Amino acid sequence: MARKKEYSEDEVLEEAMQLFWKYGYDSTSMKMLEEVMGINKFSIYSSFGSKHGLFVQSLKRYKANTNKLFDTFKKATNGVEDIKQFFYDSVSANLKGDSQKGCFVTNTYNEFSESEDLVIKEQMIVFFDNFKQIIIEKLSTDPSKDEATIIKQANYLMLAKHGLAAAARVNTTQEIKDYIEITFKNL
Amino acid sequence: MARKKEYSEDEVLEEAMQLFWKYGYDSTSMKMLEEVMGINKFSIYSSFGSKHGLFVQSLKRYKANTNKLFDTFKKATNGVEDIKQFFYDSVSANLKGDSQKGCFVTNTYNEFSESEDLVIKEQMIVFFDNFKQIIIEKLSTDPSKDEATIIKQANYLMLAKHGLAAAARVNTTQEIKDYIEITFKNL
DNA sequence: ACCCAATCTAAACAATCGTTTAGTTAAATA
DNA sequence: TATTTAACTAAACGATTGTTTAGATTGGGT
Repeated sequence: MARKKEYSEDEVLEEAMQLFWKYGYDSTSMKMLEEVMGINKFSIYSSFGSKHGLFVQSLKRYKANTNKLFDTFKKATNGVEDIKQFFYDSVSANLKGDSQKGCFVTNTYNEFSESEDLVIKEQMIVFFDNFKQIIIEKLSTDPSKDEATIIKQANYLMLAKHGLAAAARVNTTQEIKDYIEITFKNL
Repeated sequence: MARKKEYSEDEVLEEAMQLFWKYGYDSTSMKMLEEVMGINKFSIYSSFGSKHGLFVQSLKRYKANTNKLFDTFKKATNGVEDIKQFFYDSVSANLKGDSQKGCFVTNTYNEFSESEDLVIKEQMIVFFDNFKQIIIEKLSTDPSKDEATIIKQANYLMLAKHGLAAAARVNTTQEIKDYIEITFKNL
């Protein structure tokens, strides 16, 4: 064996994720990453392969973090009310920390919408399909909704999530709360 | 006097706007702009000053184009129904052309949310404040709504517009239509 | 026909991008 | 303790970024 790493890959990845989350992929330079991660370019490449690889792993880390949220969301048994609660939980999770960075996945989704980066686009598709599937299941617990209604309302909520993500970047907590309340009045 | 320009500034600005609209500011390079505008870098700089200047003028052009939409929106007299109609009109306006580019202002808003570019941020603020003001006026024509309700609903619709803009980039016309219908269900 | 001034082409600018490479340092094993 | 091997520092890589400059070309006015 040989020399030990002087940093924790887990810790520096967290810092990288925070930076990507705030500024997006393009606007985050290797120089900035070096600073917040506290390690050299060489170390970044040896640990994560490339800037692109680091971004992908940051996305996966974010998704892993939100998986806890997802799990309690899935296990709940109050139908539509669970979705509403999940919206609230997402907001307060994303409001942690100093700045209002919104939702990392939605930010990435916006940045890469016209890109041809299939690796990242695939991640987006999986994430949103996952989310939509759960929403459909929750809506389906209401026997008064037929299939057509469920699909419409699911599409509605998917887009509402985009509005919510935009809100989380600029609006006040009260405004966000108002938005969620009205959103679910329409169901 | 001397030599004449071989291009129309109006026409090349239109092409630039379309490109910025599709790819955003950062991902659009001078090289790409040269190609779609059909003129040399030198000509771009002599006509528009800089890449940043060209972007700002593209934004202004977009806003000028949507001003027609805004005018009929303002002049209408059906309250909330006008807002709904404006949502529909915005979507079909942005669906013109080949690709789904969404709303140029919202795209820019997303890209620059963590930026310190005050020139562009100012443009965003003016645009959205303008929009919000009209929405408030429209909502105020309903005597059954009190002021608190109006503000809540205005905030709601502002964020709904963000969802709509996201939708315009990927969703089908039917999905967008469903979204708008549900959005206005209880207003 | 000449001259002036503005527009063109095309090359070069410095700065930054992400990435790689050479050389030094340090820790674990034998 | 000597050797080995991986992690470190730091410089340089070629490519591309937005921007500028030098020189050829064109057209209108005296």
